[in-house]
Amino acid sequence: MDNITLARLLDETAALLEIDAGDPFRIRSYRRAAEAVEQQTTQLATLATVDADPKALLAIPGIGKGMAANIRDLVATGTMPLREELLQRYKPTMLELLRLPGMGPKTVAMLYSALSISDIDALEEAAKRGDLLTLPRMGQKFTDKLLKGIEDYRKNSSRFRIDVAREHAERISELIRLFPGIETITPAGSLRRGRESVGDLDLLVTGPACEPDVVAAAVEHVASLPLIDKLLAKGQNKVSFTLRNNLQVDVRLLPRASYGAALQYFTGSKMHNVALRQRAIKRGLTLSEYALLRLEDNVVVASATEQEIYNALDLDYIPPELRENRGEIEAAANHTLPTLIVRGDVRGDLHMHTTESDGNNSIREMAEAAIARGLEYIAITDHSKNLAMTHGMDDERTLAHARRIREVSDELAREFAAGRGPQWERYEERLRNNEPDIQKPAIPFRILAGIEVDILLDGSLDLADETLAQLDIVVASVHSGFNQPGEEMTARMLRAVENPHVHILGHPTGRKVLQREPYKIDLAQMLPAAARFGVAVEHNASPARLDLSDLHLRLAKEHGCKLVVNTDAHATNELDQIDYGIVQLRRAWLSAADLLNTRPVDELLISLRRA
DNA sequence: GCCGTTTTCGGCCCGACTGTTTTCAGTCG
Repeated sequence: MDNITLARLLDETAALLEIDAGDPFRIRSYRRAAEAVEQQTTQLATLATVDADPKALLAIPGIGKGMAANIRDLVATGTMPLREELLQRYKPTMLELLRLPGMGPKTVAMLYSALSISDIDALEEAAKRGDLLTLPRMGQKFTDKLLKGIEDYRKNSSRFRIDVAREHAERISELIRLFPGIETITPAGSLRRGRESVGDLDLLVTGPACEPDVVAAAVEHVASLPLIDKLLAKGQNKVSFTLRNNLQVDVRLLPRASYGAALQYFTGSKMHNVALRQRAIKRGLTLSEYALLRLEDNVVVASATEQEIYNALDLDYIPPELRENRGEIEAAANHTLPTLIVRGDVRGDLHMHTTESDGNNSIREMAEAAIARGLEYIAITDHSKNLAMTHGMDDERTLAHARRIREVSDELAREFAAGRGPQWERYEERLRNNEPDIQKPAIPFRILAGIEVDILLDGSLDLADETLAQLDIVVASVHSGFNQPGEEMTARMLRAVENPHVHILGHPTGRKVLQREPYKIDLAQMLPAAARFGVAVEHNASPARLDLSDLHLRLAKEHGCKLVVNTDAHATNELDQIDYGIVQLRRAWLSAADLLNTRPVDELLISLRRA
């Protein structure tokens, strides 16, 4: 059992306890344990065996004697006594009800006891019949909102988020690669195109073991992977199966010679492929998943790489993220495709938290993690007082925190000048590892002192302007009042971005809302204001919030807004989420020039001060 | 259920907002 599954089971137990109206502090400790487990880099299953050191689990903060026993039970049996006991009393489908907007544990428990409702279908029926109106605190408005929520939930829930899909792709690939003679495994389909969510997973596999005369053994290997839940099909060179979470996986094993054609074909999109095949026919060629052929004599023109295929069609290579038939073929023909941003373009991350509010790591730890990832600067932007649950800061604490941030920044700069510290350590380590493109660090790493202020209902901020004026970076985000009508929400955010102290518009709405609520802010009204002040509109790269992407980004570009790839990291490892943001920016045809945090730090600071 | 102790049990992030109320419970971050 891996950490993710372990964490999910603990979190589900917490949710069941909540429905059961259990001790809130006990519930919290299950939640905390789930989070702690998820963030561990070593697999806990190896620490939970009988012969492992019993102290290893206890060393993890948030895990004590009881939780360690739970984890050992989960690893050994797949479940644990408390979970089983709760599942006797409640149905597992009730956990899904919690995902609907406005539905919390109390409501779920009441629906169950009053109307025996335990799943979404039953809830929908009851809502349509008007049965809910008989219950306390439930009126027509609530019912309407609920029905809308169910509709949105159904629309989204059959697809998997990109980060979830990618994780599974990596795990499956590792297992497939164990078979000798397999060299390359590439996820195709919408995952390769960087869509926010994917319907199923396409994995293309090649290597000597995939040549036609020997492929049968490799197919057997794939068909017997331990993580397969249901085997759907096993053909000559294709295996289809589902995982326990219902994600369907199609694995295709292909000879080297046709790998490029297959990759092109299975990456899609469908519309892109149709347009490409039409172009082939006009040139007397025909394109299939096996090769690009000349029509008259079936001679192979190209097939081993995608590059060859595009070039043979008189096109520049088109990056997968652009293959949506949105003009990329014309641009490739005219040599006008943009130079998309790459990971190395992003110099800094301007939104993250520390233990001062609800983060898990110190200022110094976040900085070192950023340095390890090749960044040149970060901004620490902890929560302000309106987010009391995160131990948000008032004006006084904000300024004290800013002083500490600058102290750590200066400390790093002194170490840098003295030829030691994390920047030099990373440089030397890369030299030792013979990594490509190593550059000697030229400027000291910089930590900017910032804040994530809350935008209140009327668009004012929850800290004083005099406080904000003393900070390097001010991120303004909405954390409450999501039910505001679109116009009022727009006006509220407009007022916030027009505050001259604000540099970045943070994630515009909270997580639970964003999971299903369409973006209801009038971007056309807001973005010009953002651009006028030289403010960056943040595309938040946290996977939970990826649904802002395409429209948001394209509009921002139209209005000349500079964008910022930020992670909103609450722990060092979350800085890796920058990759998801980059994929979204690539899909929106954005280049390094469209980003704020791709410039050297000095220039960045100058531009922010000017703003 | 965890933690940190005055080593045996008390404390454990809480304010804004909504829909329903006429004073507040539930949800959200």
